[in-house]
Amino acid sequence: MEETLPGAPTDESRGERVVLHVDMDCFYASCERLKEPDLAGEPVVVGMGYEPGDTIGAVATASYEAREFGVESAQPISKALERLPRVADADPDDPDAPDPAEAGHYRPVDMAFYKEVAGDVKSALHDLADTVREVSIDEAYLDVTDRTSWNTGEGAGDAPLAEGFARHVRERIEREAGVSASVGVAPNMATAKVASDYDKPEGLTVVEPGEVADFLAPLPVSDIHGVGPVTAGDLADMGIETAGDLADADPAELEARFGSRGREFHERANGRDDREVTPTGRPKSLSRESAGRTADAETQRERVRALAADVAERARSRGAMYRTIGVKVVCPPFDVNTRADSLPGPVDDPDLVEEVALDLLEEFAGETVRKLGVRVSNLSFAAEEQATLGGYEGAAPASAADSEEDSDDDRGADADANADSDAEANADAAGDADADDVTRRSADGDATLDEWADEGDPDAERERRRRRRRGQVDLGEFG
DNA sequence: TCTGGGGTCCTAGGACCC
DNA sequence: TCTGGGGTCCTAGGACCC
Repeated sequence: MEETLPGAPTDESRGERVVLHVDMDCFYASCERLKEPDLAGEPVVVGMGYEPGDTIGAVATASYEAREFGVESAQPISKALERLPRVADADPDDPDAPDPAEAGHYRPVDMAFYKEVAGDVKSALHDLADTVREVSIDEAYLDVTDRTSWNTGEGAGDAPLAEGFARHVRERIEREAGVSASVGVAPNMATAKVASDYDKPEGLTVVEPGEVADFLAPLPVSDIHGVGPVTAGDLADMGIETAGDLADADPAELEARFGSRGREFHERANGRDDREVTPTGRPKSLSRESAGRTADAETQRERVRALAADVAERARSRGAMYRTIGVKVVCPPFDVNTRADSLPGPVDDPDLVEEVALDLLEEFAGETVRKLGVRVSNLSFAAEEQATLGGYEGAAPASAADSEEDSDDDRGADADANADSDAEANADAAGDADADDVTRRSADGDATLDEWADEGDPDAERERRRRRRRGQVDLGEFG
């Protein structure tokens, strides 16, 4: 048996990547403390949909001090207030008022400020790694294989160089953004993610290549990314409680029960994950929603109009065109309904978002709703598309191909091949209409049989408008 | 526990095409 | 009259994440 020289790679670490998962500690609450340093060490609750003095809304983030009182994220503010009264309501002289020592500071979400802070964090991260994948405002993966290694450093005992690197990452975030993070280091993303969560807050957990399986084994399955309450319950029914149980389970059985996710869970639990850390891609959808119970149709329409305008504006500001417009209608107790409609080509058209959304809402006429949402998807990004359009001056880019992956998604070519088929057929085949067809059909104003047969039937009316829309995209949209 | 808002991915079934 | 297999696209819903 040869002795391992300091700094020499072990058999297990040879060729293994060094992946970091950076997870900000109760990010929104930390940001509030940056704004108001007096909040340091105090219980802080940040609520969304919350206004000062209110009892509505939900907990977005609670500081660790607030969590001691049983305040949890996603909790209704009313519930949080039961467990942790507001400081403003506390009064040492009033025996009925809450004890100030047992009260917390409640603040509404201030996204603009959090984004500023996140920007400082991100620039530090991009400086520290060639590849950064931002998963959310407070979380990112870094591949730092080229910047450090699993080898042990001289005079650093058994610690790999990667540990020092990760410590440096944490320190820089703290210094440059003023907030703390927990960092997980592992040979792959899935394990790094679990590691960053292992010792929050201000944690630093390093899982070396040879230790992955042992590290994961004792953890509950719910610690595995992608295993939520439903899956954890199903796994428990199968006698699988820990990641170790999951790792030892029969992958075929898991696949039979959970489909492709089953195999994935098994891989993750075994500490295997060969996904590359890729830079953050373009969004796939944009949506806006708002809660509020109402049975009044006009109130509902007004809300949908506002949400539609909002979403359309956001899409425009991000340079996104959309081909699918949808609504979400949540009815009591909590029935989530979604409806969507796709257009023949991508558009940037706020009026159309409103029109389609209102149309889709009509199906729920007479219902009481507790929440409404509007969404655009099937996004394409104009600036990038132009380059690929080549000679098609004035032609509709029917392809909503995503620049990164969907190289097989060439509906544009498809539509050209079918351009000579008749208009009715195209009206039904959403993806097939190209610009030529569209203009021809609009000009003809051709009616189909059901257009007069179903006069007065609201469902049929809606269907008619929907069909008309599929032919209503004019060339100006694609300028 | 009467549950806010913004996302992602997967699945299933239907329509349609060749 | 009964009929295949492969493929794409679309909608709707569910689970999950932060």
